[in-house]
Amino acid sequence: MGCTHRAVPTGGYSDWVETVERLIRSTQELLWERGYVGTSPKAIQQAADAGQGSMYHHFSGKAELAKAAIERSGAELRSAAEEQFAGDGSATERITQYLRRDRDVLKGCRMGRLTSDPDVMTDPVLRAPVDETFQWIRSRLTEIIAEGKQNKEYPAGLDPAKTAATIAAVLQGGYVLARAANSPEPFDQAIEGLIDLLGAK
Amino acid sequence: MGCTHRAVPTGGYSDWVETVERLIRSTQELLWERGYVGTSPKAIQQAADAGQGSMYHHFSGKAELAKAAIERSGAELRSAAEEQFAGDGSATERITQYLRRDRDVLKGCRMGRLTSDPDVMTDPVLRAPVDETFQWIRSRLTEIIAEGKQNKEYPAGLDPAKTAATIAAVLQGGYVLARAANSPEPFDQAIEGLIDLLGAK
DNA sequence: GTCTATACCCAGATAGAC
DNA sequence: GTCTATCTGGGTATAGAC
Repeated sequence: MGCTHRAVPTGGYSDWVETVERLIRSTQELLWERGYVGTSPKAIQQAADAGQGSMYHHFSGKAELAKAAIERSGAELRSAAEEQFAGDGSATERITQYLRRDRDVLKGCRMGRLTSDPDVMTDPVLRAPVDETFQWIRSRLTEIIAEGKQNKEYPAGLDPAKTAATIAAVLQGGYVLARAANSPEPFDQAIEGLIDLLGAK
Repeated sequence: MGCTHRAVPTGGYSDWVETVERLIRSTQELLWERGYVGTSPKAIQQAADAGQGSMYHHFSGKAELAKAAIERSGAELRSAAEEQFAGDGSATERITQYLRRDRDVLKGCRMGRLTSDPDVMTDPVLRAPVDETFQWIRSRLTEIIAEGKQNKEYPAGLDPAKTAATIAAVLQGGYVLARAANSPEPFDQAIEGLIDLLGAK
């Protein structure tokens, strides 16, 4: 991978996009929908419109491909979150924007769903990018809450790290509730309930 | 199933426990660890120490067995939660006890993990007990919070349904964060952060 | 009720031709 | 780089004997 050095455009797995790129994107998508155990090399090949030999030429197998896909998804998630985190509003505003960001709730979280995949959690190489992504989100939220405390947005007694974990958990748990209910409603309720708790001070 | 009518004891899949019972319990355990797609009939048979023919005699197949196992797990979860919910403390005390209950955090939630199983979410029969379990938990929490409001434990502005969703979400999301980190710490942080937010009023 | 045999297809990968 | 052939094993179930 990375053998060729052309720039890669976004949007669609158009024919001319390199095979490696299509393989990674397809794997990302399938991991999201079906998880690691539920995703077969054959399914990846079909989604990527690549042959058996092609896939095994670029990747040693399913695990290596999954590693690339999970790392890619982690980078994308961080970058999407940073869009809200790096805004210029108050801490409360930025956190609220992050929480209320438009999301495909019923699809769930690409990273979060991997935590219920035994083969991913068992393999340190596959778990690492999942771990790092959530560590990053929590530490980023911790920083923002600490800022908010300095600006007197939050009470002095508020623990930034704990609160950050709570916020991250509400998002992940919100997805779970929404999928169970097959409706985004519980997700929205959980988010708004949290925003109220954070704002009520 | 239920063909015989002897009482069934708890604890261990002892030899004399009926085959059906061992099959259901083994399936519960495997669904928890590996999910639906990751669990094969053969694995169930081995865990239950039952033969191929035996399993297919009692159940039409994997799906029917999973249905029984998920329903059983749902009943157990509700019953475990009701132990805290039905206590005689204040609303805050009962919710705190529920949140701080001893849990095998790194195993995650048996119900919650099923929401990332595409074959479970797709099949209405399998999703129903998952849905009902979370609906029940949320509505039970809603009731308790409403009680708490009447007793002036919570501010009049607090929305019981939203807050209940937030609480349920923190638990589910806490599991996700803990498994990603391979440590119970983020779970504990998320829980304590929530308790602070609920108590700070 | 439980056993063994059988069946068919898929998972995951390797080998060597082109 | 990509293709097709091939391989071993497992998933999921049915059939019929005991």
